[in-house]
Amino acid sequence: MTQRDPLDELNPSQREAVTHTEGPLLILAGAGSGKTRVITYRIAHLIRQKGVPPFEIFAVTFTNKAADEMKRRVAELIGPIGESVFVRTFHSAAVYILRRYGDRIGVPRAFTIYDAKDQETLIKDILLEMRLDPKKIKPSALASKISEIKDRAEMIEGADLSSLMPGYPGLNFSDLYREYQDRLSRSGALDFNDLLIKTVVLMRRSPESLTELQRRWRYFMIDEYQDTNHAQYLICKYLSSATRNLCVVGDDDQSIYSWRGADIRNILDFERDFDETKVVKLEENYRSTVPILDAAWHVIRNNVNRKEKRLRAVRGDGEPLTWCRANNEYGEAEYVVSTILSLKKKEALRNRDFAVFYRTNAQSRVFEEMLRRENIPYRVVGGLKFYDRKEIKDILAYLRLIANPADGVSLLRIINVPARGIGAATVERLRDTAYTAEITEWEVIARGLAIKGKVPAGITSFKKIIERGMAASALVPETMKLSAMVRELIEATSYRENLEEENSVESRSRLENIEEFINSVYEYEARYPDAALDRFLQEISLLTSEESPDAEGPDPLNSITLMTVHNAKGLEFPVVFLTGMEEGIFPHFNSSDTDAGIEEERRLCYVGITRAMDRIFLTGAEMRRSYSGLSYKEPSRFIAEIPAATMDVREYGEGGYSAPVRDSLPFNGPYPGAVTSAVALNPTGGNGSRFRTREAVLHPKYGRGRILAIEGGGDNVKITIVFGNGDKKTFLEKYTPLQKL
DNA sequence: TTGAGGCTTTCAACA
DNA sequence: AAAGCCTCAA
Repeated sequence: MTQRDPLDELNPSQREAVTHTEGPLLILAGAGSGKTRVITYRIAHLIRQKGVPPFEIFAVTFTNKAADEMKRRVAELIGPIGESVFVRTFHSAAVYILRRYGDRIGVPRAFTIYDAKDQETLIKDILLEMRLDPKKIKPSALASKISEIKDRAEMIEGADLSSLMPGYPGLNFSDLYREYQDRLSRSGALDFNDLLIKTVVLMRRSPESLTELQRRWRYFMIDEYQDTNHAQYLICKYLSSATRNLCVVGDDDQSIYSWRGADIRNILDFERDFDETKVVKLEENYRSTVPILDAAWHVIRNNVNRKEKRLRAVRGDGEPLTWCRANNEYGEAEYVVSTILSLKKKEALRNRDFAVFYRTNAQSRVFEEMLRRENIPYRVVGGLKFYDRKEIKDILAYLRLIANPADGVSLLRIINVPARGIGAATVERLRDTAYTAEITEWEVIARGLAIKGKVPAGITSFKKIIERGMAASALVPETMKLSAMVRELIEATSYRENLEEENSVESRSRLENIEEFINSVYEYEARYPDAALDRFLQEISLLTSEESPDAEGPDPLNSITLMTVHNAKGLEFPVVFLTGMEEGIFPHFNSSDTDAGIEEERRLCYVGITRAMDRIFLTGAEMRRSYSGLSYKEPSRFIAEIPAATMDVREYGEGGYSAPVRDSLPFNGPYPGAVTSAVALNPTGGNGSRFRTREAVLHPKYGRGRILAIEGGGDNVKITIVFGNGDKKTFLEKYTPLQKL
């Protein structure tokens, strides 16, 4: 059988990276330099040419989705055997390791993973116990402080911890930290940082576990190495120390997660750290046209703290960049949408070819509104995860409590959901009882201990529900399927019945989400026939919104993509809109006071620009409304860093809200296509409202109704609606997502 | 003591 | 828009 050698499809440096299989290897891979291809080919090469069994290869990617994609591509090269390569994210690899060996360092097998929200709940709880006001000291700030400390090398290496503990007026941070860790451990829970830290601890305290792991994996590949933190660095180091076959891939210009503890020194010092490191640079860019790469370079070269390098464009010249400053955020969105419409008309582009990037999730709203108005399908990546929705979190809390009865955060979440007559006072006494007896809340309930002299009826029925769930889950997977158990539990809670009774637009959508959740359990079961509850819960808590059940909109292949620049890492699109290019937004206000902060924002901007294959539109607004009010915005400094001569500059002034529409023409640049599409857009009417009286509308919560009156103006348009049942209600237009019927 | 409804506040990026 | 806090009726 003759087959083309895959190596023929690579350039010399790519080939070098693929064939250098033994010993430490550092691949400095610029944006668009065929990095993923190198990694997949290298895995294929190890298996096919070097005879390495696939299960001996350990690869880390940034998201679970990227991991699946990598497996798929390897399988494409060498057949289904490629599926057995171990490809995961760091966090999911840590879960894998801790499930097997965690008990050796006191991590229970069915540990619960606390996400940022759970962390906050727990901290708020601790603050209340300490008689501190969570309104004065924000739990979210404390949670991120705790994460920040845990990410630091000093935390793991045990240097002077007290220096890390910040001062808060009226709060001893060390006490809080200790209590937080104590509560996690008593709840059998780990936060995201702990997943990594405990894995390091395991490798240090249990050499025999490390030896077993080293026997299992012999080749290691780490993608996005510039974004690893200290714990991740140590995991790489320990795992690879037996064979020294550690290959890391990264680009210091694309380091954008220092706020999550990423330490750029990991990549900068790699050569010094690992003896006899082979370094391969991939500097040929196959993705973007010359103007795009030029602009990206002109931005990133302003960073002092970087290795000097410049990508070579393999593709030729292309369209110039466009910089458009609109009057406000609505104008910006109109410009983006009208440009998409006109480009689609002119060229054979599909919706999936377009991406709109923004710095903060909150910016997506206006784009969504505009795309919906124009009936253009879109999908929002990131933002609220499916598993973050209230009804799903409730069901998950039940499941988590069943899998791990020590999980206090989950218990307190659902003890009275749906309402069963257990109020704040009862909960308070339950906790007192537990605290005094030094047992968990669940134990108090399970043992039927008296709360305020008797056992309240609500507590008894709660106990029955959980016990019914526990009994069912004990049968999983041998005699009962996971999905059947989940159904049984939902049945026991009467969660569905309660929503059915409510019978609102909102409750119907919640019911649909619960259906969708059950479907996702079926899917999981199909993939892992011996699916058990604890493992299912651990895996879904690591999923991103992209990987959640309903991430796919009406037709994912035919949708425009909306996402933050952070989420865009590793992706590419023919047409990119990099929006909100304003001082205070991008670079973000909170990063603007230090050089390091600005340099990271600049790298983020570089990442955004280099996602574009053929065209990029940079946009911004002159005025923008945020929660703090209306404010004037200077163009981002990054715009000034791109040579003006290489950009097509224009203004857009049609965007309608209260701000006065500027005198300038909608388009003062020579971009003919965009004008035609203005027809499709429907600027707001006289008082700034997009509605008229007597018009039929759909309210997300109250359903169909008819507009009775529109009062006020500017951003304070009030709309009064009569609903089908005769109810009259008034809403502020800016906060109410009314749909025309 | 509970639960519903209204008023206020909040938004930086993520596994 | 959504969550949290507060108030008030039952």
